[in-house]
Amino acid sequence: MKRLLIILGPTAVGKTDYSIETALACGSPVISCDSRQIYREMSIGTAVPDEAQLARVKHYFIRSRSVEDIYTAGKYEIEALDLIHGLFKQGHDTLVMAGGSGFYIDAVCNGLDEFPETDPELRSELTGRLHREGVESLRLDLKRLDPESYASIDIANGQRVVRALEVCLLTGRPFSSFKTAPKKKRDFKIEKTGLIRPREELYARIDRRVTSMMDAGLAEEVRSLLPYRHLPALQTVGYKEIFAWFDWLDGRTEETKDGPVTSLERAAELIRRNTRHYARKQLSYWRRDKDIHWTEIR
RNA sequence: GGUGUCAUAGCUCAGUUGGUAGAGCAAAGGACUGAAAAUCCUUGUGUCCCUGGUUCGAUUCCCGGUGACACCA
Repeated sequence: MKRLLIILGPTAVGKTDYSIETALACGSPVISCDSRQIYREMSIGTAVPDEAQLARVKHYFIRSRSVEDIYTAGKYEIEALDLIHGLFKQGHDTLVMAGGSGFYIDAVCNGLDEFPETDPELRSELTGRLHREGVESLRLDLKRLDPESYASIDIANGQRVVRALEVCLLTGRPFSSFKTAPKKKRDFKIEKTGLIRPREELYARIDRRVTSMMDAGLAEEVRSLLPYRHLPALQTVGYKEIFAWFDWLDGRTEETKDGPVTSLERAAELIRRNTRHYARKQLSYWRRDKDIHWTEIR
């Protein structure tokens, strides 16, 4: 049986080098599973593999999309499976997938249910309501249209309520009625390896990496993306903090929970902290997945 | 050297008219079906600087130490 080897782990743990070595050993390309490295306009802040690394082994889904495309886990599931099937057909027995986006990995392993295409207009209309009226108002609509979802989803989470409501309004069917399918079967074997390091060491690596991103000119990269800052792709650690600094330079001090970002060094501090938070959320996401073989890397 | 102020959570500090304490930040845990590096939820952290005194009881009041800061010499 064909085999998909998935290498995962928190940000900055050392997935890139590890996955290249593994891929070379298996004669496989690296199939990236990263919701931000997929965008071609972003590179410093997403820590994509550098030229030398990319030259060693073929990578897929690295800087292959524009931030202007709204990319999603659903699209990734379809495209990644197409690619995997194609590569198996070409004769590969083992393929290496690597990345830190747990939801995307789950989409490949277990599949998502089949929902209709999302409608960007309706999405932004509902998001607008969320900001103007607060969650409660949307919640009441959901309770009426889909009591089952109302009871089961996290109704404190505005994004989730918007999504559920969006599907209800778009299809005339309750969101919950789409969520009945069992896990999809894949016709290949999946092995997951989780890379891990002692927490302190991981945090030290994150701190060092943020410093080198700043040295590499992250602020300039972010400046060039100012026209796109409202897009989902730019709601990203390393970018949103520097946008906030630009706001302060422009005299705009919108109320945020971290206060105004009054210097680039302050932005860097926030990036370090938010990257630590991100790493923790990744670990929390994977902790419940009993199929992962955790390996401490040196 | 003298005088004064301060010493409480990892950090910045609040507080207890004497009944062993609480905010923010940091930190930790959790959720997750097309925004997922997003979004949302939960949780503590203590020789209250040390020695002695007064008191039923001291982190709180008093004596003395130690340290930090300020001012005066």
